[in-house]
Amino acid sequence: MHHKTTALIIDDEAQIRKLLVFTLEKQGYRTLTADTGTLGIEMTAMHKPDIILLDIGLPDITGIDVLSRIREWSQVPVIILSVRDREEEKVVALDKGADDYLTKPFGMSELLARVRVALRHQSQTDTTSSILSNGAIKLDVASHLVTLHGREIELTATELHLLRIFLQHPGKILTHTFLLTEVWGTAFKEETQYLRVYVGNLRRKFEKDTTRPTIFITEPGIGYRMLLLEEPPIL
Amino acid sequence: MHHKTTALIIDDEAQIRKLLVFTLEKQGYRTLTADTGTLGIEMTAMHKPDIILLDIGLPDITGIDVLSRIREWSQVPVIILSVRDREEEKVVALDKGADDYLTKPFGMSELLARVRVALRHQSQTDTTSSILSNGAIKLDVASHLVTLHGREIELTATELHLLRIFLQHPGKILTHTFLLTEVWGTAFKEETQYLRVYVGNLRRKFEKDTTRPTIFITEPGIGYRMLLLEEPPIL
DNA sequence: TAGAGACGTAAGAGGTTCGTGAAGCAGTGG
DNA sequence: CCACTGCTTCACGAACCTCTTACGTCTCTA
Repeated sequence: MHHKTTALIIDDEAQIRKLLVFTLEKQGYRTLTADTGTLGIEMTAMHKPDIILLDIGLPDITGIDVLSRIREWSQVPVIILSVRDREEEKVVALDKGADDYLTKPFGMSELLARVRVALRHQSQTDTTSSILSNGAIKLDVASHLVTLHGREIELTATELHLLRIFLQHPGKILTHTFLLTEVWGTAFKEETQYLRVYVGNLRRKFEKDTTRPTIFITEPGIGYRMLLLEEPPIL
Repeated sequence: MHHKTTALIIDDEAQIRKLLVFTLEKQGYRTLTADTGTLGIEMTAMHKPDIILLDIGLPDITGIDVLSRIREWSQVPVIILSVRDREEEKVVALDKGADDYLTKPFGMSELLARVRVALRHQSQTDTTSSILSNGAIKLDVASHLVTLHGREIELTATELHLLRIFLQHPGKILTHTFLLTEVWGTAFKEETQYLRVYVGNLRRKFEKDTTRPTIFITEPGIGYRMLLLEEPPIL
């Protein structure tokens, strides 16, 4: 993957947006901005930012609603920004899934520190170590490079995503619903046909005999499982 | 198996400690207290609390030092409490591994909300897959894997579902109606023949001698029962 | 010991789920 | 505008599971 860490700023005040964009980009983050809640939700779905800075007072829908909508399908860290210092509002926001809550005016260095904390939590949650492997199959997450016995395998974006999910849970049975929500999003959790096609693709590229799979096992009525594989002999 | 969530309060002011203990215990947390940094570090090692509330101004060593020492070996969530609102100090604390930073005076409901946020992060990090077990039979609910004496047993979706119900009520007599309702739904509560077939399947896969079952016992006219089994010897 | 009711087991029909090849469709770059 | 790639959708045979039926066994009671 290595793209820059991307921050989405959802705030209706142009001044604040500018300040945040300037500050974050100076630190090397990529930034996206949205001036309404609806747009913010769309951009979250579209661009999958690594962190969201969300103003609670928006023109169309409240920041809390934006947060709730996003939390239906994403665990991206969200830091709430607010002009009001109302404790009750803080509690609601934090319990709705916000990761932090900052009251304006706040210092930029504190904001950056809290962004780092949120991203740190996230990276602990993601098992995003730079190389995932299971036996002879290795995936370098940063460079998108996949190898089988050291030979490179060409994968499309979706195949790669699916493989990554399997590699993050080696040996475990992953349900249809789980795989579909992880790779395609919660709206696709019924589309088991996608899995048939893409697990098929992975088998075609990794299995010796696709008719009798030894890596990607079907668990009928439940889901699929990537077996724990032997480490290849070190030559 | 569920022990209460334990909070360790490291603060030298008795008043604050009392207030925090009172508030947290009212919410159902277990609390521990330490009035010096050194003691706090010891208690962290000894009692492995689930979260730490750490005052930054301590008599012996600074809260930052306490944090650094703890972070050498533990990822327990730490929320810093401080009387000072110095931004620079916040940044240092957060970058040293603190999960949040609250400036006194703060509201108790905000504190509790931030404790919940910290614990939520932690529970996402832990990959504690819940395991149901009875003797040598183990079911990892998340990964749907079943083992008997460590060897994996292949189960169909229905068999798995039925086994889960048994494991959730070990040793208890479960009526036909109850089992049928749980696994097949209330519309099937008369279909006791299903149970004969599927309990038979489980016996075939788990019992040594299916003609004299020692695990899945028939309670004639009532239902079935999964006996409490001996823990397997630790080798 | 006979009979009735409940239970266990085997086997097959039927239906659901799977795998796979191929056809639409959308986006990209020449 | 066309060729190319990859995602989605469709169609159909194969594989598998669930449900059903049939029948034998066990247990309790008279």
